[in-house]
Amino acid sequence: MTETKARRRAGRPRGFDTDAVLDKAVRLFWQRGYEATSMADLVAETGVAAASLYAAFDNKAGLFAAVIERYAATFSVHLYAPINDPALSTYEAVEGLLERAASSFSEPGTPAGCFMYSAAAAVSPASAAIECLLRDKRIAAEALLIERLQRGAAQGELAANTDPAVLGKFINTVMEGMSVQARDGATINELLSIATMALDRWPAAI
Amino acid sequence: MTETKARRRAGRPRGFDTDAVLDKAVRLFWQRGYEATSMADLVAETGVAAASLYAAFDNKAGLFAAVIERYAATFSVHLYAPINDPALSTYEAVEGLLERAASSFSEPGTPAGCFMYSAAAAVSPASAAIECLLRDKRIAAEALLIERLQRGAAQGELAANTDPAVLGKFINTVMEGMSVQARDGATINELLSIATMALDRWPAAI
DNA sequence: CACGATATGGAACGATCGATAAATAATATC
DNA sequence: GATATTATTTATCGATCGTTCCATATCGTG
Repeated sequence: MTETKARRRAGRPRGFDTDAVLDKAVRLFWQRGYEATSMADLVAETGVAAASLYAAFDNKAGLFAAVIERYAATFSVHLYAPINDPALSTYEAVEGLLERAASSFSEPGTPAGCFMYSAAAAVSPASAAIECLLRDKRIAAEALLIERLQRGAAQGELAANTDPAVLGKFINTVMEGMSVQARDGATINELLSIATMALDRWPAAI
Repeated sequence: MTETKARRRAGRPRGFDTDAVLDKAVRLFWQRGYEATSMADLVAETGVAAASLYAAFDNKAGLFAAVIERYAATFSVHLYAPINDPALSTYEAVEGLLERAASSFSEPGTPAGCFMYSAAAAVSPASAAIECLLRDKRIAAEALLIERLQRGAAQGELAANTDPAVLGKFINTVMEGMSVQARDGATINELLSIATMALDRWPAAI
């Protein structure tokens, strides 16, 4: 996250706010996916001319990469906050994660489900690199969850016979499924009841 | 499923096997999704000229609709067989369903995951009808699962405080998540351990 | 104020998209 | 075998795809 100040030489200043443009691009890619979102769509939605978008992000793939980071910095950070909260027990952390998934995946103001899961579910071979970008994010997020569970296991918060890697994969799988459910119109209450059932029979110690 | 024999009038016979063409089209749409699969791709893969495909299926959407039915008649039927097997207990039926999901989603000879979940996860507004076709299939499959659970509940196979609708949505959510996991490279053993953990939540009577 | 540097708006690029027209080939029926 | 009907081949359609060129606009610096 260290960013060299990029000492400006001169020239006309950028006429649009990068983050504001990315926010609008996030919505488009989130809703329609990578392939079904055209540069013309992005120009229409953001009000920024194509040449300016290319000057700022190189190409469509570069714009999408910036969109991924923007989504991660805004939505994902909030979703995964309980995992990084040292005040929460392991169970509370996972409970908070699933509750936030239920609410954010069904949030009326944004497209349903999770951007990371649906924005590039299936793409052409030419866009394989795009699919890989999101896959890496998904795998990294899962690894973060598993690490949290491993810390909990090390502190005796899980039953001795519990494999944190399997439990983490299970929790992550439920979240991914909840995203599909939300896309298909599941309400927040339905998602919460799914989360509750996943948390049922939590392998607590003792 | 009733099909009028479509009494042929005359004319040159079709030069290709419809099901064979659909099988190849299934693979393409399964792997790349609806938007990222072009008619040129389909022509190259099937060896059938574009005009012939249009004569047989009207347009790309019509071909995709036929592909959905072909997938349902081949892969989905096998996946959901345990649900319709009267010899199995409710638990065994769900267990069989998840086991088949684990193996078929990671089957080396086919694209990873489930066609129904990933072939049109996010599409353009112009293709909204396509997305709806698959969503209806997903919802119908979930309803089928819930009906099976309701029958089990009626026969006392579930704990009295269990809501079959919630349990069915949970099982279905895990399956949808398993599809994403398979897409991201999960092995059959990893998927099976996820399924096992989901079944650990099983609300048996007594 | 002049100059270099960067951003913008508008027009346009070649490629590919889904889809079709027209001519020809191959069958069933009479 | 003549005719009606359907399928195939080939070429091509207008629209849209991602991308770029070019002239102009607007800044920091000398």
